[in-house]
Amino acid sequence: MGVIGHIPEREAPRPRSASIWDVARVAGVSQQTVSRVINGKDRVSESTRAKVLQVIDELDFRPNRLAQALAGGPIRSVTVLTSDTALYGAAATLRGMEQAARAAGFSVGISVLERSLDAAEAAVRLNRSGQAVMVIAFDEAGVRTLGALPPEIPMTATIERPPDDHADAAWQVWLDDRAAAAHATRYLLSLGHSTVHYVAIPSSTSPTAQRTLGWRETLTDAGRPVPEPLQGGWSPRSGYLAARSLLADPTVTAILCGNDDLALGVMRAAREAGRRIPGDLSVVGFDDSPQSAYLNPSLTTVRLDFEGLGRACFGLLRRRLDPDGPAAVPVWSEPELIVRESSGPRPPAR
Amino acid sequence: MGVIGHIPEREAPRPRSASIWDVARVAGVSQQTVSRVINGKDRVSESTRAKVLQVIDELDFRPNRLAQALAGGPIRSVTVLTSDTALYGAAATLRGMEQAARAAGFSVGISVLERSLDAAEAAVRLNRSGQAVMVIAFDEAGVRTLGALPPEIPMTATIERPPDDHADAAWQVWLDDRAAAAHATRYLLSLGHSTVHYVAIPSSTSPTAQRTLGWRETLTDAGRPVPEPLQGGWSPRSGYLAARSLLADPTVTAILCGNDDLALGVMRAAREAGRRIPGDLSVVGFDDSPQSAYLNPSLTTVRLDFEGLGRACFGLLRRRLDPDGPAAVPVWSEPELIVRESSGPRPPAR
DNA sequence: GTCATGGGCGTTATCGGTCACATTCCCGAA
DNA sequence: TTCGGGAATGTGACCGATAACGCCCATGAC
Repeated sequence: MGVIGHIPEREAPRPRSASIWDVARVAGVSQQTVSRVINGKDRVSESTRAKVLQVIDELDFRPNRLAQALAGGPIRSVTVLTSDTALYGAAATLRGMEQAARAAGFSVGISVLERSLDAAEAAVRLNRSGQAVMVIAFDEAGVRTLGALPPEIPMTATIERPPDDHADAAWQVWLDDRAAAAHATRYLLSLGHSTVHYVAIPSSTSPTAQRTLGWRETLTDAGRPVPEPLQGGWSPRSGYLAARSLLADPTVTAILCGNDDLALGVMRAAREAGRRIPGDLSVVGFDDSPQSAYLNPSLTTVRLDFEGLGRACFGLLRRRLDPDGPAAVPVWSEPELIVRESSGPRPPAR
Repeated sequence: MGVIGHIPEREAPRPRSASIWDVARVAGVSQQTVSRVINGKDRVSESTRAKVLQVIDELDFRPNRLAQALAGGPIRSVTVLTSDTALYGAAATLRGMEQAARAAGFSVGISVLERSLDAAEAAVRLNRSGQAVMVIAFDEAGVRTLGALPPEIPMTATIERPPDDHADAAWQVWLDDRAAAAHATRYLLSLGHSTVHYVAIPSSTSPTAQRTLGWRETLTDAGRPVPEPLQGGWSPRSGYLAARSLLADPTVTAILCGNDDLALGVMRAAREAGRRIPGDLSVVGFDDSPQSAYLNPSLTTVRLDFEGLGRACFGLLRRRLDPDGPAAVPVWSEPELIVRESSGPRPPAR
């Protein structure tokens, strides 16, 4: 006692960066006006705006995303729900999404869907924290997530197969897998193969998976026998395993694969079975991964514009979040067959 | 006029999920007490805690991350800074990070470092929004980012090369690339090759890149000539280009590559040059990507535990954020040479 | 019996914004 | 001259949490 004005040892407050209030004070306006300038929604006089912008620059101010979101501002962050970032298709799609989102000033989160994880839980994790969502729903986990997502949460998705329900379609994008598979199948038939076998990726919407469908239709239309498609996984290993049983049949001369990794496994199995590619067997992949051109033999495959798809998905999301915003028309290129070494004419019957 | 009580057409307030206040009201306590229960820091009587927990469960309440962060709560989100999610090493590391982070209840963001993007800017994007950071600094962009990151922002990193400065090392993890490269080189020498050529990945810290170093040391120690390492990129294509010049020299019988994609390109170039693998030329890769076992020939490579590294990096981050927290000792496995078909004895001199 | 101690819990400020609703100013029309 | 009305700007509540602080009460030592 008697000691007046004792100053407690208090840590120096960590240096906080400028807030909207600092800007307002320095510029001699209210924080609301600063907010107006930032968001550009309301009208502010030209002179005030200039002044505020100048101070913002001087103070190196940038609005705190958290506070904005908390206060109910416009959504500026997306979480991508995907199941496996190691797969080429998903990785490339993610890259396209991230690229577009960042360009638009969005921050992007990522959350991996695991088998063990209830899809609904994934949605809940988003935690109403003012986040939008993009789902990469090429596989079953993705599709299930799509179904479990509460309708009020703003979302778009990349999917494998066009939805039956037209209403949903508005917020989903897809590549024309069906036409692509049909194209690849026709190509193989044109080489003289009597039919084409198919090693499928796990289908998100079997048995009507688009790639399977395109393949089947083409064979049917051409009056060829339609062999039972083999169910593969995503990895080279599963392609390898699937092909081993398939190759027991010597009449198999052409195999279409659901992705390039499967094709890689198939080609290895073929080698081990003593089949030469493309001499005895033609193999066609799907996706045109970066490696496919350098494989031995290099892989004939269907190039898909996953990055473009990802960008488009984000474009759609923006429109959903802000219908009046700039209507950037999402553009992505059509699937394209890239012919390389792994496919060739049907071997002469012996 | 005369119209009293006109009720404006107002949208139904969007259904908000329970807040800490709702819980408090129902449980008959103050929100601060609820906060205490959530965070478990302060003491609350057992009966009160039970009551609150019950209400939390009933109302399906979960704390709003945004609000927590804004209010200065503990950090519960990380942003991963990486340069290319399509590369196997980075993708696998990211997966490990995401996995560990999610298990710990953290949300994970991702931000891709692009060439055009100033690394410092990347840091600023984090925007003091209560985010921690993990940097995947295998390449130059990553290392530059590391340097540009303000010291006050909590961060850990996976790096290629142990830092000179011991102080920094505390928050960084790395694989023993040097020993791994040495091992692979020794292996090739043991097969009888007179020396080993090296196609390098872009080095984040050349000329002392660890893989290069391990390779060079081994050759020097063995008294073998040390050829000039070839600078490659990350892609199969760059391996292909690098190898084309290298293969002009017929004395080259063993090539070590900085990653599996480079090796893929090298193998193709070798084929085109009429060199048989492993008959005329041995090729060893790095990383053990999922494809490497299925290539033709399958690739001898060094398996690196990127996922474990990613998990360890997150473990380190947690300790940095909360030194008193559970000290999970990060564990990841040592590099391991996987011998496959692409390497063999030195061809007899002709 | 008094007082120091510490556990349990409520009150209030604060984080950095946004939104709905005033308020002020200025101009033209009645 | 007065009043309506739109443009420009300010005010206060609020978003959903955490942190500092203070109050109340039970306990035990002197």
